[in-house]
Amino acid sequence: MGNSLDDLFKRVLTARIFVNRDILRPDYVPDDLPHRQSQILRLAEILAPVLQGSRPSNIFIYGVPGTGKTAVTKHILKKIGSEGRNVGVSLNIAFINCKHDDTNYRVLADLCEAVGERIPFTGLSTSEVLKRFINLADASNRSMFVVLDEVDSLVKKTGDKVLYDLTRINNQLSRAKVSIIGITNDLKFTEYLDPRVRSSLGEEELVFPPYNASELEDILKKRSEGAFHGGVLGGEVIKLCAALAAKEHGDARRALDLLRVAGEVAERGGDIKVTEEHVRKAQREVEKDRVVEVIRTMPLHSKLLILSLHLLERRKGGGGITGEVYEVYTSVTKRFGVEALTQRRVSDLINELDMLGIANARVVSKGRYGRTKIVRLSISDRNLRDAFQEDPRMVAYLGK
DNA sequence: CGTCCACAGGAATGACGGGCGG
DNA sequence: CCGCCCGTCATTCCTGTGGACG
Repeated sequence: MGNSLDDLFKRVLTARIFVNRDILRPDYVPDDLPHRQSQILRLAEILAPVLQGSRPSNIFIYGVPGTGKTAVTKHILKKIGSEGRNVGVSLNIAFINCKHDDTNYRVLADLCEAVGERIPFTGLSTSEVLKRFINLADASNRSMFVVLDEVDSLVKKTGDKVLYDLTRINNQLSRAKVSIIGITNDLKFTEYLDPRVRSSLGEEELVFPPYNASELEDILKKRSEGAFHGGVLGGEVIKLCAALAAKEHGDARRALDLLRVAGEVAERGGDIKVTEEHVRKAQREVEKDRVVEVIRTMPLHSKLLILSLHLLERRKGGGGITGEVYEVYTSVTKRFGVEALTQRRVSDLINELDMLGIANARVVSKGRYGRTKIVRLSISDRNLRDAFQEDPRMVAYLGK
C-alpha cells in the first residue's frame, strides 16, 4: 500500500500536466468570456447608470445551466465595482445562491450580512430580518446590487414573497437604492410570479443561449492555455470534451469539468499527455461521483425507494408505474422493519429523484386505465452498488 | 361523446428540533 | 428558563385530469 502510494505521489509530481487547474473549476471567473460579448455589453449598459448615482433597472437573466450567466454577472459587477472606486462611488453587492439558500429567511439573512451585520441563522421572524436589512441598507447610503442566482428554485420552494418585498424595498429607502438581478435556469420561470413582481423585476431581460460545440471549443481552448502545460493536450481532446458537453445542452461547466478530470486521470496514471481515452474515463468518473455522492447522503426512505425501483426494474425489465413502485416499496420497508411513508410522500420523493437525475419520471395517461407516472432509474447498476457500499443490507438486495 | 380509472399534486395541518430575546 | 418563530418532514384530505373504452 505504502509503496503504491509513494508511486502515485511520484507520478503526480513528475507528470507535468497542469500549470493551474483552478482555472478549469466552475467558480473561476475568467477575464475573457468568449461568445458572450453581446450579453456583456448589454448588461453593462443596463447597470452602468449606477456610476452616476441613479438606480439601474432590475433584470432577469435567463439561460440553461452552464451558459455563463453567473460568470458574466460576476465579471461585470467586479468591473463596475472597481470603476466605482475610481470615481468615488462605493457599492454594496450581495451575491446569493438561492439553490443553497433556498428560504426567505436565509436570503434576507445573507442580505444583512452583505451590508455588514451577521444574523443568527434561525430564531428571528422573517419580517424582523427584513426590517433590519432595510435599516442597515439605508444607513449605508449606497447603491446596492442584489444578485439572486438560481432564483427559480427559491420561488418554487417558498413562493415570490421575498421578491415582492425586495421590489418594494426602494419605496422604504430614503437614501440607498437597490437593484435586483435575478438569474434563472428556467425559461418559463416568470409564469410562477405574481404579475406585479413580474413587471417590476423584469424591467430588463437578458437571454443567454446555449453554446454550440464550436463555441465550447473556443472556451476550452482559451482556458486550457493557462491551465495546462504546453503540448500536453492530445489533438482531439478539446474537440471531444466540447462535443460531449454540447450533447448535454451546451453546458460549459460540464465541458470544463470533463477537461479538468481528464487531466487528473492522466496525471494519476503518470501519463505525459492527455488523450481521448482519458476524456472518456473522465466522463464516467464525473457521472459516477455525482450519483454516488448524492445517493450516499440521502435519507433512508429515499434509499429504500431507489432500491425498490431497482428491484422492480429487474423483475419486469423496465420502468414501473406509481402503484407498482409503491407496492414494492412497502414490502421493502417491511423487510427492513421500518414504517412505510404514505404514497403522497413517496410521490414527492420520486419527483425529487427525477430532479436530481437519478430517476426518470414522466406522467402518462393510460386512458381508461388511469393517469399515472412511469418511473425508471437512470443510473447504472455499478454506480448504484458503489452508492450503497456502506450499507451491507442494501447491497445484499442488489444480488449477483 | 361522456365516463371513469389511477393516480398527480395542491392545501392545511402537525410533530419536531433549534435559536432567539427577554 | 419561557414563549415565540423558524424550516423540515410527514400525514390527511382533497380536487383535477388525459384519453381509451364503451
